[in-house]
Amino acid sequence: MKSIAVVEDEKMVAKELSSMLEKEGYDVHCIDDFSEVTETVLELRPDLLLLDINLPGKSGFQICREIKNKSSIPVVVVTSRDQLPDELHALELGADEFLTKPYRKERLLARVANVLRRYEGRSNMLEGPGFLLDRGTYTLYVDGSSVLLPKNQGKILEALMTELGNVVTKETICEAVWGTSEFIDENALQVNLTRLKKTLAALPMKVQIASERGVGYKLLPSDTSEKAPEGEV
Amino acid sequence: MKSIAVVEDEKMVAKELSSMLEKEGYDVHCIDDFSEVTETVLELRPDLLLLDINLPGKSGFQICREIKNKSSIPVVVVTSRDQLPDELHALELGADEFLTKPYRKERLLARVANVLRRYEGRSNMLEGPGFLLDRGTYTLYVDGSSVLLPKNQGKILEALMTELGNVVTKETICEAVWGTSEFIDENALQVNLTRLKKTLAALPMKVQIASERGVGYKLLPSDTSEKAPEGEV
DNA sequence: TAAATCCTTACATCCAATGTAAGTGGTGTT
DNA sequence: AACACCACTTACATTGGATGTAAGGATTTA
Repeated sequence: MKSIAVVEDEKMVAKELSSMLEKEGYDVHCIDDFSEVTETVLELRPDLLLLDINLPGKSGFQICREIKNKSSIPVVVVTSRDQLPDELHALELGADEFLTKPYRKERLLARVANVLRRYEGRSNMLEGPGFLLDRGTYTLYVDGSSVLLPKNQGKILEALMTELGNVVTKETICEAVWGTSEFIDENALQVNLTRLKKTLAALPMKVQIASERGVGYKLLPSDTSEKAPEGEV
Repeated sequence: MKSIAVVEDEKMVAKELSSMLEKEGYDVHCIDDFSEVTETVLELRPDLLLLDINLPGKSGFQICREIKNKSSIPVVVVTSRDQLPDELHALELGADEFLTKPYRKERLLARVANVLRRYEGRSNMLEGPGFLLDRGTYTLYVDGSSVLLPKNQGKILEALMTELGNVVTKETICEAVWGTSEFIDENALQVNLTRLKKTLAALPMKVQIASERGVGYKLLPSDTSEKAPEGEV
């Protein structure tokens, strides 16, 4: 069953949407704490996000941008203002669909189903900044071309991507690669990491592996040096 | 440069669309023979098809269906009738976007760019009935999961898919696999074909490999028995 | 500077993918 | 029916990429 998260401040509308979608067989979750929408959505990991742009507090655009940056969850934007600039802006930010209220029930459902169909099978794709990783085969898609990663390198990259930007301990990575953390020569991990680095360096990737001495590794945007908070990009 | 095929019977509108898209940097090709739209489009292989639903002769719906069955070209449907049933029908047939005239220039361009962006990177994906094949790594996507084919099996499947339903000679396949048709033990091909058959049989695939005695092989829908109406041979 | 940690390189091993070979089974022709 | 031809299967040897191992160099930290 596909799950849908709904972010809508008018409670009446939210309720209506919710029952409409549930009647269609979706698992609906309405979010009504608008202060941490992004976090909640990332935690829920719904198959789709239905997002009202006009919210109290943080703008829906901002939320859309954050979701799109941090996940591959499809976003359908709805709004009461039928204004072209809003639509263009939303699409630019990566929204997958844009609908204006009042929407016909059938149109909404058709568009939602359409978006979901497009994302079908992409469920085991991990999304990183500018690339996709197929968790089944460790095929890496960058810049319109595809490369097959060796299994170990794939598993390491997968482990790092689940904590994008944060440090992953060596123990965690070992477990992800060899299935257990009973003592495995950390050198083996080291060598595989070096190999992964070399592989990534040969591709037009916008990320880079950084090591945290004594702890583990993390994935970072490649142009940003670790120490220098000088605002370049 | 992305190419777009335009199918629109009102010449004025077609011209306007064409210049608008060209100004945006697309390579536009207007199709004005409406009797063989599908064939023309499949030959042109544009990056996107802009399709008017209201055509003289064959219905745009029919064309949309055919294109979607025989290729993975994204289709944007436009119409002058703003009728919900049309929209639902088009989306059901696999249309990627639906717009009603009169459309704002910016909206059309934004939607077109959005669709093109979605298909980015899918350029080296071969599409078959119910599955996708990545020509770069020979990753096969079926039914929401992915499998990595051995290179030779991948190359053979690729060769067969380019002539979906038609026979491909053994020589052609050999060339596709080993790069040359200087004499290579046909047995090698045979063995690899057997292996591919076994691989496909283990997956929920809707196609099957059939052999044509003395000639070569072809890809067929798996439920169809080989025996054609007696009239031929 | 010394110790800890991280990185690089080279080499040995292993395993999946492939090629080879020999034999079986089916099909069409005379 | 007998034969030739082609398609298929199976088993085994070979190969090459991926991995693990080991040793030594580089870097960071105290």
